[in-house]
Amino acid sequence: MASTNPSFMNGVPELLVLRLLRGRQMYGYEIVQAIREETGEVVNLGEGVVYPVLHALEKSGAITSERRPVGGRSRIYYSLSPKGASRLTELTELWTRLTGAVQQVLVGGARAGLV
Amino acid sequence: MASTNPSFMNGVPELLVLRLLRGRQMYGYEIVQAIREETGEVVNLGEGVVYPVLHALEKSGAITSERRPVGGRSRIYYSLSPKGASRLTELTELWTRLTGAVQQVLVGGARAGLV
DNA sequence: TTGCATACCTCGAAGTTCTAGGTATTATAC
DNA sequence: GTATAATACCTAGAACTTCGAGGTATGCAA
Repeated sequence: MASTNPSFMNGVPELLVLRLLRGRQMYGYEIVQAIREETGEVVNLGEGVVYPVLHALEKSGAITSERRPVGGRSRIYYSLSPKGASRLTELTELWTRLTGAVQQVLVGGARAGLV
Repeated sequence: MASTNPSFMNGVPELLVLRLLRGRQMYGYEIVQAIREETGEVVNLGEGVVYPVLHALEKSGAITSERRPVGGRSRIYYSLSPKGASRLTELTELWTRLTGAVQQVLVGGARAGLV
C-alpha cells in the first residue's frame, strides 16, 4: 500500500455504496463507475474494493441481491434493505460528527464553548 | 476492533498530531488530551495510538523530539519540522478534497458541472 | 501508604483497503 | 474473420492502521 498515503479511506467505501443504493438498484460494475464520476474522480475505488464490500454488506443483511440477465449479460443488482437504510443513517451521522470534529481542530484557534 | 464500526479513522491521528504541533511544542500525554478536548470528546485517541504515531512521524523526519525535565518529571517534547509542515499541508489538502467528494455523494442529486 | 494523575512504552488482534491477477461475454475496430 | 477493448463478475495476499490491554515509573494528595 502507498506508505505515504493514510488516504482517510476507512469506512468510506461502505458509506458510498450504501448511499448510492438509496433510491435505486445498482450492480457492482455500475457502482464502481458511479463512485468515480460522482466524486469528480477524487475517489476511484477498484473492483477489488467494491465487490468485497458488497459481499460483506449482503452477508450482514444491509443489502439484498438479485441476479438478472440484461442484454444477454448477467448482472447482480443490489437493493438497500431496511437494515441497510438504518446503517446508512448511522454511518452518515458518524461521518458528519467526525469530519466536523476534525475540521474544528484544523481551523484551530476558534475555541468557543460547546453546547 | 468494533466490527460494526468503520470509524473513519484512517489517517486522522497523523493529521491531528501534525496540526496540533503546528505552532507550539507538545508532549505525547498532552497531545492525547488536547485531541479529546479540541474535538469536543468526539475523537478520543488512546495513548496506544498516539505514541506509535509520534514515533513513526519522528522516524520519517516530520517531527523532532527533545527530552526535557519538567518539575522533576521527564517529558519528550515534539516540534514540527519543515518536512512535517509540508506533510501537514499535503494531508490537509487530501482531507479537504476527500471530505468534499464524499459530501458531494451524500447530498446527492445536486449534480452541477465541476470546474 | 495508598491511590490517582502524570508520562512514557510495547504487543497482539482485528479490520480495511489496495494491487494484481483471473474468468467470461459482448461490442467494436481492423 | 480476428484482435482488442469494454463489460461484469470474482479472489488472494500484502500492507497499513487503529484499538485495547497491559506494563513501568514518578510525583502529589488523602
